[in-house]
Amino acid sequence: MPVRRGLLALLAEEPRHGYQLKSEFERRTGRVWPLNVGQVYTTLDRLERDGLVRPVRSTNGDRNQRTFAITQDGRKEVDAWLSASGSQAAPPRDELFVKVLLAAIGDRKAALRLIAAQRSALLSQLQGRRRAQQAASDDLAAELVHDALAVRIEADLRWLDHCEARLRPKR
Amino acid sequence: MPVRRGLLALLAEEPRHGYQLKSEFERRTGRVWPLNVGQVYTTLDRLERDGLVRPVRSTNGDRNQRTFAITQDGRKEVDAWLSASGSQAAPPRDELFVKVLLAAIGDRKAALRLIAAQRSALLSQLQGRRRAQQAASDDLAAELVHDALAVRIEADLRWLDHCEARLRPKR
DNA sequence: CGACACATGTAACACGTTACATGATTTG
DNA sequence: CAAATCATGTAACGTGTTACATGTGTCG
Repeated sequence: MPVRRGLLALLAEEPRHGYQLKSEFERRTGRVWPLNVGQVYTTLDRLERDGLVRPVRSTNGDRNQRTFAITQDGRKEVDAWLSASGSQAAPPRDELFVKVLLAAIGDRKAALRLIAAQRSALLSQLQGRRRAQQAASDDLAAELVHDALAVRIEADLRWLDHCEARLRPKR
Repeated sequence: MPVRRGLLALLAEEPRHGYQLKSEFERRTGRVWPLNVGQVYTTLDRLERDGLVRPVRSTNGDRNQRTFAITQDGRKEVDAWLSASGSQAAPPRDELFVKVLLAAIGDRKAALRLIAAQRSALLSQLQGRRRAQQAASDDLAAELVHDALAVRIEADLRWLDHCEARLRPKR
């Protein structure tokens, strides 16, 4: 529930209203994670239902803004989330993993073909990524996001190499 | 929708019934992805609704097994999925990324603290991972899964290093 | 004025997840 | 026989996603 918690983390900084949350969230995620505003409002409703945020009178004249502030419970949640380990040994519920694994334990030849195809796809993605990265060299958020993606693609490539080596007949 | 597609991929190999799908899926994912059987049946219903699978008479006496086979449309879907690029430039909708990014663009000091904490958590995860990996050295699936997780953790660590370097004041 | 950003919301849906209920078959 | 495995299903929920509707304020 990265959206829900992300919004809560933003509210831990200061009270905000829905539209602000959307803008801020998108700004900080380098504009690669467009958020439908509607989702923000429903998420806010759920957070309020769970007692993690509460509506407050907007300080400067409530035109038609519903401003929300985090509660104590909410702050506890955020702290717990932030100090929790990244994915805490959570297995990779990931498309690439499922694809390769299901094939690998089934038909080895098909698996090797699949791995080759995925590798070339990832390589071309990586190149496109590098170009986009240079273009956005003035935006810290975008830069970090692009780098995260690049690093992850490289990891996937390494994993594919390992799988291939492990599946090769000669052994 | 990795489960849905995973099950469909298994049916692309040969017709199976629900319980078989569950067992096979878990076996091939190294038993790190326990699947509630109920989910398999609801997923099968949705696949049937979408015309990607169809029920068939189980060849050897239908005791009370509902066997499903993949349809032509289903096969098309699987092929498209398997040949699609891993995450096709999809931005990382990931807990760690959200955590670090939201903090990084906000409070740099807090972000640096967060990064340090996450790094040590990931490092200890990595060590536990290595131990578990040796234990399961006879199970190909488990081995590949564990390796995937290790590689991914290393990638996250590298990304954290990069973020830290980028956020450090002296520059 | 018209377009665009700001601002709020509703409705519907897809997936994944868990809990729960039920029965047949095998095996110690 | 009792317990475990095999086998099928229902109900309910949470989150994320999209589409759609509505209205205000601002700026060229």
